[in-house]
Amino acid sequence: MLQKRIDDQPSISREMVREAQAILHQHLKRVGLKQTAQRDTILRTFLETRDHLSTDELHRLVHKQDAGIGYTTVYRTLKLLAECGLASEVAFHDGIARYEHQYNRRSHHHMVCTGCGSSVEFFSREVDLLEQEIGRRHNYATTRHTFQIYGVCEDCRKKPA
Amino acid sequence: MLQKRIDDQPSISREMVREAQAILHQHLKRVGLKQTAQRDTILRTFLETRDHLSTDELHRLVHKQDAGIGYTTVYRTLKLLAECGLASEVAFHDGIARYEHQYNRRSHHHMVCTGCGSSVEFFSREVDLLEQEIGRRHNYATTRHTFQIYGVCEDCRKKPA
DNA sequence: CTCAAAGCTGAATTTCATTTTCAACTTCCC
DNA sequence: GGGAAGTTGAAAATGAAATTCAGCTTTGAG
Repeated sequence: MLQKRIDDQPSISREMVREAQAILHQHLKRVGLKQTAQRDTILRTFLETRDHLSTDELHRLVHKQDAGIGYTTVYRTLKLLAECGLASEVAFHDGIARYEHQYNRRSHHHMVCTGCGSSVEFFSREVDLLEQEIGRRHNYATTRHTFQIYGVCEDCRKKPA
Repeated sequence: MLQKRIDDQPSISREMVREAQAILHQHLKRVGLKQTAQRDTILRTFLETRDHLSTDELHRLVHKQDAGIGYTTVYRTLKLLAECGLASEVAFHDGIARYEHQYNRRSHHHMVCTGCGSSVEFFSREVDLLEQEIGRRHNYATTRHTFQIYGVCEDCRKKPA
């Protein structure tokens, strides 16, 4: 599954990994949880990817690093990462929860091809402003939004129906 | 679950029901399916609601009209209605598929309270234009988009944490 | 450093919405 | 009217997400 991505960071530096780990550890301490080797491995593996990973996909990758880490732990750790802002859930509307890393990334959105499932990221300041404006108008304290565009990419349009 | 809705149509007239039924029947014929009493009952019940119904909720309502109609049929009919443009799926991100009627409704979006699940609809021409613009830029033939804002409504903010 | 309490782990199980199956029943069209 | 094509709904299957529980590990007090 292809994915074009316009990144703020060309790659994940050791420095970034360290910082992200610090954020996780701080969060763990704050809510009274413990840091473990598994959680660190999962975070590191997660940061090394550039995709929108499902729990299952991440589990497969983590499993290569340490075959002893189970699906359940990956599942739980992804929730933890989402809690402390290192990951965020992306709903692609195909029935599977996906996560992407959020560390140091600009607010962005996705356009998904309904043919092949590939996605393009795009940025739009307007959407962020709209969240604020609509929230103000209806007196909601907004926390986040989702915006996805669905369509058919160039390659899929060329293929025979 | 409260829901504020700014409607184009103050209520569902008999005329609208007839038209919607005609659309369904035409669609059925086109794809070689049959019209049945069940499908008509489900469509009528669906049109009479103003909510974002889950399959289960609609099934409960339909069941009152005709206790012989099962969950499966409601489920399948909702897909049919979505196919012919009478209904559309709304992903509120709570793990349940919801549908709303789409017949004669302006393009709109939802802001959902993460506290109580209530929602407000709003309109934004900008979002529609954005779909077109982004699609053009990345050479996608766009078909639709989803845009939801999540936040906490006034009432929920007043309640004790 | 030691040790118990508090947490964590992962395999297995449960949950729950959704989807499929299938035998009996309708609808459609000649 | 009658038979092919579709439909129905109870039940079973599916599959992702969530929970359980018996060990195992981390933490922090002493």
